Amino acid sequence: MTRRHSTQKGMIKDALARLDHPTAAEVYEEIRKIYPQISLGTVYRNLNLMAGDGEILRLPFSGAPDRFDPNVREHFHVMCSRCGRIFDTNHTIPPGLITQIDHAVEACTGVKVESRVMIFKGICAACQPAGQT
Amino acid sequence: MTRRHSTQKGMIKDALARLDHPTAAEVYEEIRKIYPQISLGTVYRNLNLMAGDGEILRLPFSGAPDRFDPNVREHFHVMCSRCGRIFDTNHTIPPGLITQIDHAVEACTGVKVESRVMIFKGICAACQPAGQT
DNA sequence: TTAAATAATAGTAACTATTACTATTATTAA
DNA sequence: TTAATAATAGTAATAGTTACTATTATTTAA
Repeated sequence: MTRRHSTQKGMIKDALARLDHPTAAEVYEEIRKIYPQISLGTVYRNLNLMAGDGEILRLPFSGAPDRFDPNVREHFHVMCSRCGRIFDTNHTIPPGLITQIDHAVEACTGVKVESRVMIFKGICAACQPAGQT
Repeated sequence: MTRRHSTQKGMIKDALARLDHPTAAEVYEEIRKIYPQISLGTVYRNLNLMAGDGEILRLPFSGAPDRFDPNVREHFHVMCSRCGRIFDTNHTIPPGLITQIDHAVEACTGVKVESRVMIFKGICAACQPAGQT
């Protein structure tokens, strides 16, 4: 099961870089503009392979399709509950905070934490009522 | 649209208390043992109503059905990636840590955080290789 | 440089989780 | 006690995703 190159795989990577946390369907539609015969199954299969290989992240959202992120550096996601836009956190989140939470979780559950999904919800700057930011 | 009582609703609450973070399907099967004519739609509708009213929590898991939790106190969830069991954190998680993370997220994204989904993954005590806990 | 081995593809069918629809039943407030 | 209507069972429909299959493309090695 050694990996092989394919044109489609390259297009999927490019689409991920161009789009902002797209769903599989959004990647599919983007590629269809220039390569209409691509199959949705191909998009899913490649996204799953890449996610399995740790090349990209698969982000779960309750009651909505999963989204994909080519940025695999440790960071978190924030969704505006008004407009639905997804924001990335950056390097300014102190890694120590995460370590502290991991430890607290381990202390009270006995589970050795290996990873975490943290998705924050709130109102983004653009959606805040005027004069309240 | 005022809420009315129903036998089914009571059974769903009981099942939630008895089971451990069940899926809608698990609630349905549990109730079917004693009330075979219950409908899966009824289970979903009531779980959604309760979640909407803040009476219970709906927990999203990537690539798996949502789970429901009658405990609405602020706490987090830890899933053992070996056995799949879900653990609750308890009151020993310092709330200050969460506030600090919220602030850090707000500082770098401009999003006023209102809620967060945090699901941790790791290996639970029972699944740890012997003599390593 | 071909040829054999097989990974990847397009297209479609199937599946799982969830919601929507509808005729009927049950609850509730007057 | 009955009228108004929320809730139900049963079923159909939907959305997201995966599985299947015959064909095509990539790769490795002769």
